[in-house]
Amino acid sequence: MNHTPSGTTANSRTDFIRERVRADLAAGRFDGRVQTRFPPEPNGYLHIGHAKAICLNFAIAAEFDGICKLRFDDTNPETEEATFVEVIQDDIRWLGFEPAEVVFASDYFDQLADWAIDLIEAGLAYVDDQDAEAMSLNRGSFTQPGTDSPWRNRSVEENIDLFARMRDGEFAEGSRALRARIDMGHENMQMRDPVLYRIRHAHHYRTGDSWHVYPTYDWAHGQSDAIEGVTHSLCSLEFDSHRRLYDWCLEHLDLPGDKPEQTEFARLNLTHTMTSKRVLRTLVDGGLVDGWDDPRMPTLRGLKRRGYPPEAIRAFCSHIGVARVNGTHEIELLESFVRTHHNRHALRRMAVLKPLEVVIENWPEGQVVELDAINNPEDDSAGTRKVPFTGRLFIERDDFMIDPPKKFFRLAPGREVRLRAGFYITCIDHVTDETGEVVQLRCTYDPETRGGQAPDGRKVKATLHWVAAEHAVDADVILYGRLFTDSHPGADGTDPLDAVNPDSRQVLTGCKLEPMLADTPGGVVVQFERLGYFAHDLDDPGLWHRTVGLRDEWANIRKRRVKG
RNA sequence: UGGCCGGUAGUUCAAGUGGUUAGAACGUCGGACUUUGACUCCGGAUGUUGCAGGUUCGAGUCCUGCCCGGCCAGCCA
Repeated sequence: MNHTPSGTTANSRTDFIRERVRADLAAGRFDGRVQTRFPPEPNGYLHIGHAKAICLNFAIAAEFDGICKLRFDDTNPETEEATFVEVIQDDIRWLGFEPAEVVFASDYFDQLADWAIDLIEAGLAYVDDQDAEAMSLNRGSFTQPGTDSPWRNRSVEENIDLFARMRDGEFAEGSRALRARIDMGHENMQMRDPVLYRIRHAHHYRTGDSWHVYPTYDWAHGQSDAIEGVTHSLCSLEFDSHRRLYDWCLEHLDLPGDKPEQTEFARLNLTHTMTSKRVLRTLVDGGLVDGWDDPRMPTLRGLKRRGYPPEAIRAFCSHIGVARVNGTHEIELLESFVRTHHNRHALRRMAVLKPLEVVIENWPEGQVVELDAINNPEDDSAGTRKVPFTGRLFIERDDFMIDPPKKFFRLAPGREVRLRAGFYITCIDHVTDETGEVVQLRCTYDPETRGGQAPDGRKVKATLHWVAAEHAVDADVILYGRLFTDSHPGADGTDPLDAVNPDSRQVLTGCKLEPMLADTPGGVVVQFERLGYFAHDLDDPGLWHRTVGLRDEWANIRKRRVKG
């Protein structure tokens, strides 16, 4: 398996964006500079989809010796909050990126308004007294050209005066708007005199009450890019039709230096996942998850609590690359990167999730042996640890069957297996309760097999994980399944919320952990041997989250058997 | 219905200006190894490159037509 993208340097890695950057550089554009930006609106939490954009923008800048700034696109006072400014910065740093600078579109409000006046003076913008409904009606349709507003030919003086009074808060919200004067018959709807400023008597989290007009995205974005010296403005596919307007705005302003260049790419979609803010908010508000940082959420905070390492997210984003086609990546691919990272870094520990008691009949009464166990076979420097072994242990319920089918080579009556880092044991009897369920195993051990090897060279087919009963630490462990049962929730036109998996989490109580795990700090991810990677909860020391399971051949065998 | 952008294994991406049997990853199947049924290693399978024509010695790459998908008619971004 090769998770390293084929080439990570600017010269070898190729996609249409990097090719364009290289071409621009070769043509001497932008004085050889490369500058990108990540422009979130501070109105919600970042999710895995944003991670792709973040990685792309920062990676391009880094590969071409450029810089990438974080810009808050805070032009809509009604939806934005200061708290998100903090949260978003934290998440970006957690992902592993440090913006060259943190800037705000709202810092450019004065400049943007000045430019709007320039446009008015050039006869390229006007104040329209139509309301939103009338404007919409007059915009025409895909096949019908729009009709000019009755206010389209006001004098420059009147427009200047009206716009000034809009800024002063003289007019009601929605009663007027400043529009670009382009072409109401344009084949591109974005060019049919788009709104540049709308009246909002709203409190802005940064500029307070000093503004009564706010620029639209189209008026703010390109100019913000230009002000900052952005060279390559990367955005998602749906802005494709806005590119002509982006260029139009910049072409009609007196800008120093080269105009930034907008390039669109496909946003990230994942199977069994939704990245729509509306859907995620509904999940949170409806109590279907525990909040924005629920480990089932595709938010960066959710993934963090779940135990997804930022390195894996970055490797994933780099691997999937960029395209101009909207597609949906399999979540298994992301999980594979998570496993690859943890396999190399996570310490191995033993934990029994569904305990079954084992009594070693020939174990010396009261004896405790401290065994040496390897911390990480992938990393010798991780060393070893001591694990206590006694005559009463817990093993996994699933590791024993009274009547084992073919290909089940764990413990069964009369069978011998190895306990990891411990001894060979043989099951000589089992105790069942009145319902027939196995409640205890009686076994013997071979003292000669300490450490896990038999001097006579005999082999066992299985190695089981275990925990000494008296030394075990109790904990709750949460197993997570897909948040949505459907691989493409809502794709068939149904409500994605209908596809929410009612069994997306399974809380296991009374799990038995090896004693060392009690001292693990929150947030740390370890491998519970033979089970998967598990993240210690950030706040609750008695709680673990399954990040992702190990690949499980036995599960595949069972699945195949069920199927047929 | 108009415009724009797309269509390459199950999935996501590769295939310098047209040039041998269209590659890789994940998934899947088989094998080796193994004190994790993990990891690692080896190997197999899956493609009418959306369809139909055309240009050419030669087309996934160029041309034409058609089909399918996405986006666009917020004073959201």
